[in-house]
Amino acid sequence: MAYWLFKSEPEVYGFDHLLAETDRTTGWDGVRNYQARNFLRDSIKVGDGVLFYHSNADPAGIAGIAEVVRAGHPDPTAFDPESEHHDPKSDPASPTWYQVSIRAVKAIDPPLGLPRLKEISELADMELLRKGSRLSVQPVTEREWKVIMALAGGKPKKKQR
DNA sequence: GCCAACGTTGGC
DNA sequence: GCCAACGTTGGC
Repeated sequence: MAYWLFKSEPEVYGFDHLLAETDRTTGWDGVRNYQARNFLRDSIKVGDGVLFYHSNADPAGIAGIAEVVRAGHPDPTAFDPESEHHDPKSDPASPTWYQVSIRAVKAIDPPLGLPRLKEISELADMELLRKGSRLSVQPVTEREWKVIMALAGGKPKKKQR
C-alpha cells in the first residue's frame, strides 16, 4: 500500500469529472513524462491511495481522494491518431506510455488549498511543495497522507484559526 | 499575462 | 556528451 498525488487541471479534467464517470472510474491517460510514466508502469498498485490535485486552478489544491483499481497497463491514447496525446513513436508491441485506473473515493470540498498546505510543517518536504516541482504523478509518504487525511476530515480543532 | 523552473530536442 | 534553444508547467 502506497500513496500518490496526481495533478490535473480542473478545466480539463477535475475531480467532478471523475465523480461523473461510470463507476466513478477512469484510466489516467495522457501522461507524457518519463518519471511519471515509471511510477504508473512499475510502482502504483491496486489499492494505493491517490490525492487528486487541481493545478492551474482557483483555488489550486487537493480536491479529492481516489484509489487505484487497476495497476499499470498501456495507455491507449498513445496509439489513437485522433487523440491529442497520440504518440506515433510509441510501438504497440513495446508501449512507451502507461496508465493506471482510479476510482473516486470522496471529494474534499472545499479543496485543501495550496497556501494551507504550505502552512503545515509536517508537509514541508512534499514533492508538490518543492519550488519548481512539475511532476504530475508523484509519491506521497504515509505520514503526509495521514496528515492530509486529518485535514480533509475537517474536524474542528482547538488550534484552528 | 508574466516568468522561473523544468524537460526535450537537435546541432555539433 | 554538451548545451543552447525551445516548449511546457504552474504559481502568482
